[in-house]
Amino acid sequence: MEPMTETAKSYHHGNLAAAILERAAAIIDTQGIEALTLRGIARDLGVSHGAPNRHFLNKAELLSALATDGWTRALEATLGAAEATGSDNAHTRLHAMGCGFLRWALNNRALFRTLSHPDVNRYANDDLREAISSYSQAIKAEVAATQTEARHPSVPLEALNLFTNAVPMGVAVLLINQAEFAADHNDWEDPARTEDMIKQVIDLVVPPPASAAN
Amino acid sequence: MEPMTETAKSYHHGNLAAAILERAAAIIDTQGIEALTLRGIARDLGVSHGAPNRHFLNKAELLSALATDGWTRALEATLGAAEATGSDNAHTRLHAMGCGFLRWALNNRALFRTLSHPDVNRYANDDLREAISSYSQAIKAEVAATQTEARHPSVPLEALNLFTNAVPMGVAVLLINQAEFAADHNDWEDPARTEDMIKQVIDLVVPPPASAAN
DNA sequence: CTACAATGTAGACGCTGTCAACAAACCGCA
DNA sequence: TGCGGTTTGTTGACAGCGTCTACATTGTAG
Repeated sequence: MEPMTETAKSYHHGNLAAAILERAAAIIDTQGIEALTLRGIARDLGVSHGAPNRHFLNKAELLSALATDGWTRALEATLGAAEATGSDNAHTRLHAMGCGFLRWALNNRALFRTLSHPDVNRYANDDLREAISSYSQAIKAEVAATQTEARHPSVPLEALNLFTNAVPMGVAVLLINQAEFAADHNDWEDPARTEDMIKQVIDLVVPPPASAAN
Repeated sequence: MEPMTETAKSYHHGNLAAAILERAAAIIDTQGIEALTLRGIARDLGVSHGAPNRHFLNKAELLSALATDGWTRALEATLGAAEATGSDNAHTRLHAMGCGFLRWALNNRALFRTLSHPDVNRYANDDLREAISSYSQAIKAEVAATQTEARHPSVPLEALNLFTNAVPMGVAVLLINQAEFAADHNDWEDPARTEDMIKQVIDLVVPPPASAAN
């Protein structure tokens, strides 16, 4: 909201591109993507209305950059959760990944909203397409690994992969965009309760081998 | 695109509200929600730019009306699929409902895009909220019925319901908005292949009792 | 030190949603 | 039939938006 907090205002901002991305995420978080305007961001950052165009050719490019960041971080969080198990059991890993993705989405609503937004994907630039591709390939490899370890062996991999990706995606969409479906889950404040729910849902996707922790 | 096709143009359009909704759906279908403008619709229908405001207070109201229509039709398609089984087995019904919803979403992309759009839900009016509530209550009752028939009896109903709703929702989001996740499913044209995939995925959510038809 | 590139500014354009004032057509009622 | 009020559509205005162009300032490589 403030023009700048730390350094005194000079002609050059210093790192306007990063500031724009940060401010954009904050606006999407509190007011939604529809409320995002380049001029509004410029005002908030105390620069002229044309300044953002020096860093992003147009609004679609800004949203693509934001979504690219989102997929990259989502993949980090998801694979990070798999590594954190310290296990090489494919079921254990994939279970942790489902929980990890969902946890990340619920804690990074602005980025998730952007990355799941229909119009953002419609105008995706090459960077974004590549980030999506990296994500989906990484997940698919892990899904395939569970199948070779006897998870629904007779189901086509394509269908199993779609199912596996659909659950965290669908849950996040329902919880973040359609509050109605979280009506009974009225303890949003209680992180332990949220964590329980995440685990219960992901258990239905990837039954953990021996009710392992996390 | 044409001003009017049947009746010659007169001062009063006759049924402008319905024409606006229809045209809006067509635009969303081909160009996405972002490309939807009240003035553009008015131009396409051959009326003045202010005419739509007589029927919808603002753009958000138009989108709410469209989304309300979407949820209502989605519920009809979903429950209709359950009835069409002619069975009273809860598993059979819920399986058909999952397929029915997904089939509807893939065949009515404009309405699905609208009903799943974050900003549409943010500015939902009372009608829309009620339609969403009706939908979610109806589904939840069916989910509860499967649980009393031994579907994941030890899982909290809330989590089971979220999981069950998340799959068709997530699949539709992935297939409609993120073409990447349908990369290998390159036979979009072939409806039989699509139908197979729907069934394979829903089988993973509600195992049909004895591989029933439909 | 000086040219050049990068970055920010200022103004303009056409587009948008929305509002208010006005006009035409429909409808109930005599 | 004629008439008054309501509904529906038109027109013009306004501010805000994204984007473009010309210009100003700053950092930097030579």
